[in-house]
Amino acid sequence: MLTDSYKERSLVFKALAHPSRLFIVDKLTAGECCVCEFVNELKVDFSTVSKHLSVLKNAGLISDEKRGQQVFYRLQMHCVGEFNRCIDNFLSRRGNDQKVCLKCCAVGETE
Amino acid sequence: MLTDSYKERSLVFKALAHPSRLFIVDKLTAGECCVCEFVNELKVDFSTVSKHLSVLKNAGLISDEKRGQQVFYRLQMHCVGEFNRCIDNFLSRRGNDQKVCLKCCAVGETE
DNA sequence: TGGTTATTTGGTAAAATTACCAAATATTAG
DNA sequence: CTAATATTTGGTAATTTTACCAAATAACCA
Repeated sequence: MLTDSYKERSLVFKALAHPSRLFIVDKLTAGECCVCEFVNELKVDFSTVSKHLSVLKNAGLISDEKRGQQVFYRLQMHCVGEFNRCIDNFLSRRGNDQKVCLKCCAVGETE
Repeated sequence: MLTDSYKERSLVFKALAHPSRLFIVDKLTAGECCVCEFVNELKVDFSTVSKHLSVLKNAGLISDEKRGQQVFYRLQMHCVGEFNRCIDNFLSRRGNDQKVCLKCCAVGETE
């Protein structure tokens, strides 16, 4: 049955389901960053970045700490990096040799 | 910078960002299932399940095979199981002191 | 004190997602 | 062939997400 734990888990995936937020998470695997760093690199509005960060924070993926005028964000769920590598491997494997690889991995690729 | 690979990766997370689809993926880790099995357990419309399955399939997470009148689905990205366990651990570890409010996670809201 | 910098919050319109219904398709049974 | 079963597709309304702007807040500096 569809328990609440699926809903909770889906919040984590929802939080990660945006290119900008994946970029943020990737960057945080190398260490903490302040908000302005994301703004500079993502080239979107400060408020947009702030809202992306709050989505990640509400899902528990990152935490924040204010130091002076700046707010620094830090990764909390470290296993996401491993899954990201898995996805990238999966996607590139499929990208290089799409049909064949899918057939060697399993049966019945339609479409 | 925000490359296309982030967008591609986000499609995988988007595909997983729904309780019903997480349920489907979980069930498929135990082996292939036909569509009607999901319909029975999720208690939603056949068409709804079918669309959830097509989202997962388009993201490359699952594959399908028609046998007779039935269509059987099978998990393709197996590492998702490991990440799910990581999330569940993370959530339950945090659950003791800091409960996540399921309703508080919309964009733009803070704790 | 007032001004500047860093960030968050509120509002809003456009875009995406969701779930249902009805209809279409495909396979098997009679 | 026609009917029945299993699934997908198209349409649609309700909900959610997104990105921007403007305004609010908070910390620091002159």
